[in-house]
Amino acid sequence: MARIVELGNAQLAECGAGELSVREIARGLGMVSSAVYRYVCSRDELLTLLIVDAYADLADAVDDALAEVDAGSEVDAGSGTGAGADPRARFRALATAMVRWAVVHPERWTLLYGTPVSGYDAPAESTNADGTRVMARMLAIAADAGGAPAAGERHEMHVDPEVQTLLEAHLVEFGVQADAEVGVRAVTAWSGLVGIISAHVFRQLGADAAAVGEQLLASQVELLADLVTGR
Amino acid sequence: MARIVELGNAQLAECGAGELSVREIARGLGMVSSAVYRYVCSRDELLTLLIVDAYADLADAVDDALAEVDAGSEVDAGSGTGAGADPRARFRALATAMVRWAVVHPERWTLLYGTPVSGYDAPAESTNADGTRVMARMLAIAADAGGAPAAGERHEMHVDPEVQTLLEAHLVEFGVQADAEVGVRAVTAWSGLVGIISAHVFRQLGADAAAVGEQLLASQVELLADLVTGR
DNA sequence: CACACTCCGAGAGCACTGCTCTTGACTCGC
DNA sequence: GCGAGTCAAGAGCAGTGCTCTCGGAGTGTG
Repeated sequence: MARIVELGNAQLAECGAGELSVREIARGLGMVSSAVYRYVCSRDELLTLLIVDAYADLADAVDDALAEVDAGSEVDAGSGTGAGADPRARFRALATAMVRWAVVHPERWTLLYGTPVSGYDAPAESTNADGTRVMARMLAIAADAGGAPAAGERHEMHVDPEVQTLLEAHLVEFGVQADAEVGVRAVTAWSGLVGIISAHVFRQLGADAAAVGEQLLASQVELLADLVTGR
Repeated sequence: MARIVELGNAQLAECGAGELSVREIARGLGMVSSAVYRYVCSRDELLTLLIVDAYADLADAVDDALAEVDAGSEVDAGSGTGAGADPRARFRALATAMVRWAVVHPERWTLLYGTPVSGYDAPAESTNADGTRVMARMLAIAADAGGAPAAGERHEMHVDPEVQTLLEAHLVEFGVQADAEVGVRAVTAWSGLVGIISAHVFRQLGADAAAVGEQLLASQVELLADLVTGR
């Protein structure tokens, strides 16, 4: 079972989700294809397994990065208050951890944030738990930063009332205290972050942009940090 | 030939790119599968055809929307200067046109900005021309807006020198006059726009978020407009 | 008119896929 | 010892992309 996921990830890394084949996995296991169906009842279920595995792996990487930056700020400041690093540094850590993970595991990133594979829709009930972990952490960062974003001078925002109630419901679901405006800024920054990483992984900005991708991403992350922290 | 693309789009609309089958298209044409290979030499080439078709269609839709908003501002202002609408309105028009197109043609959007299909990488030489049309228009909008973004009070930006030269080269390639900072803001807004639309089309924010997706997208577009116009 | 040449589609076939069903071997508890 | 349960093998079905050959149309040329 664990070996199936392991082989699946290996095959994912060198082919891509569309080429993932249970027969090939069976060959890797030294069995015939039908035997694999003892353990996983369809190719879609195998994909689901790999998806939750990838979600968990990504979330672990992000958690590690956040723990590290928090620990670092503790040492630097010597305060020992447990408040951790400032929101901008935390967002930067989260974002760069995601970028790094995506660059190391492009096919798994594709599996999570690319096209839902060929008519297969991920069963929300089994992927949501791990799939929302890192987004929840980002919401917390945004809530932490977004108290009162220098109200007077900023462009006023109109949040649709329906969106507002929905966002506020989700904010309490994730256990963060913030108003809807922080929520829409966080969601936008989240989608933007996924977007710039996908653009990089999928090389949608051209081959030469990919060459300097790391530096370009750094600048873009700063802009998104502006968005999250209320500029 | 044109019928092949037509049937391909139809099949795309109801199945998705992964399920696109030249045999099925042959059935729609009333021929046997091998006959299709007279006109298109592989499934990948068929995909490429559909991709450039989709790029052109999207770009046309955006062009129409921009022409309309410019014409509207002419009538309203009665100035007849030919300057068109202000950058924020133009960006809004571009973004909502993209959103609308993506919602109407989710599978084609997926083809363009989702996962590159299963080991197939789009041949840049044939897709670039149409693929960059709408991004070029957005760069022009950003350049138009981004003269001097109230320098004193804003967070200073560090653009990597390598990124700077590359961006500036691309800016002149697209015929817009702007510095690298405008470029990185535009690229970020572009990737962000693609990201929020993909999040919506792929329903990555959950089923209930999809229900109020249109209003949520409107708020997000405003935030990205801030980014493009230098807040 | 007859020949040749090109274009188009049919059909068979290869290697591959996901998936199902049946059959047989092995192990464990009673 | 002997059922019961677990596991894998093997055959097979329907589907895929793609290649090859062959046989009819149409068309131009001597």
